[in-house]
Amino acid sequence: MTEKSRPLRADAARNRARVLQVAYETFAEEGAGVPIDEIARRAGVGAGTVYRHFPTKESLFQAIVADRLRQVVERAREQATTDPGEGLYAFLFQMAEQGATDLGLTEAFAGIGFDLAAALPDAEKEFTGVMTEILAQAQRAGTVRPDLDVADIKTLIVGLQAMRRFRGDSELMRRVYPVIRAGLAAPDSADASPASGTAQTS
Amino acid sequence: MTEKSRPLRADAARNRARVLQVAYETFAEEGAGVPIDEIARRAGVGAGTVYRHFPTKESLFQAIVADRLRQVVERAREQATTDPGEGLYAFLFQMAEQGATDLGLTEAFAGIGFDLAAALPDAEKEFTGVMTEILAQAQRAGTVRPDLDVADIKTLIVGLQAMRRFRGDSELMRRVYPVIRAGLAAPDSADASPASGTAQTS
DNA sequence: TCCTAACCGGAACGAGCGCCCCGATTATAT
DNA sequence: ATATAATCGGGGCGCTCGTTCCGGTTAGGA
Repeated sequence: MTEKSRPLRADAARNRARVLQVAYETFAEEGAGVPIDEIARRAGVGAGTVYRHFPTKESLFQAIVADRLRQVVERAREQATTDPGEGLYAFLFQMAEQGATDLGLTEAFAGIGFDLAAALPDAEKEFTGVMTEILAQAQRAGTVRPDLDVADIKTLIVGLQAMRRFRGDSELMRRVYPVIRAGLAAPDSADASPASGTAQTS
Repeated sequence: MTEKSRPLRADAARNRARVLQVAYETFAEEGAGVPIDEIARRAGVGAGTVYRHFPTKESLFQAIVADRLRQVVERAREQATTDPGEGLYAFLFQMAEQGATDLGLTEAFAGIGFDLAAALPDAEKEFTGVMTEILAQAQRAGTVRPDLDVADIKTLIVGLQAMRRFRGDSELMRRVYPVIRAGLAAPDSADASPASGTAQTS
């Protein structure tokens, strides 16, 4: 897909990178609804230049979301290897915090004016794959109740991002996160401190 | 507030009622972003007629939200008297379900392009009051952990509505609701888990 | 029935925004 | 340095939407 059939002129390459960088920040701050002119202005170029590199506003937004998703997936992988039992929680709450600063990603995720699975099927599939892994991992470690699937986790992410955006103060979320955490923990087990030595075979 | 300083002409009164009714349904279906022309068309009147009764689109939306809030408050009161311990849960999940069919209320609640406290201070205050009551009642009954306040509950409502809207199938929420419920009930677990927990952000 | 003030509808205005066009500019090979 | 083709920028087109305006219509009292 991203093939360089012909080298880009130096100034063109510079402008393209600049537009991407600025769009990155602007979509995060303002959401997908921000005018292209605003992005062009911030990047110090004309609107025409933006449209030369990205045929539509939608395609620019997609490029940004795809990149963000790649970062998110990578982070999820790291989180999973660090601590299998905690990986899901760490990732979940980090996604929520990211929702506070990245409106574009939040919208893409919640499906507000953007169909993630339709627009970026590969990225979406990869994301789902990683989520499946770290969820299964946590369930194997016994830190998450077994009757939940990936769709439930995605739903929770959407909810958490909405909450985080609603409540500007990160400090206050410290009371909400434990609630979610407690709810996700195994229902019957009084749990407390999981020794993680109980390796159940599925 | 709703004073009749002068009797409205019969056709005018009929049109006003019709516009309100249609706006009610349309805002619920399409959200606050729906064009006034669409509401006028559905009501079978001209756009001018809508503007004669409501000076701005915003004022029409406010009128609708105020009415919905009144219903919500009333329902909360009923729920509280039926079963003190269950009242909060019943109300919470009912609000979530309502979010599936009433986009306008969801947006107003989440503060998307609408400042509830600023636009309808009285209604907002009354809502907060009721929420405070049924939360305290549930906490007294021992069904909800005591370290939560109204702001936390409001945050959860916003999150639940976002989740419910994300997940079109009501059936599937049957797995998410118990998670929230379990989290709210858990005595407490602000523990210091083995590792990580919540990552720090700026 | 007739008169008049209230009311109606939809054309029209202005602002915002996605996207395109084209004369001016500039990178780069020769 | 010069030619040439790629690139630039911003004005403009077309559309949507909130709001206003006004000539035609109608309710309802005399």
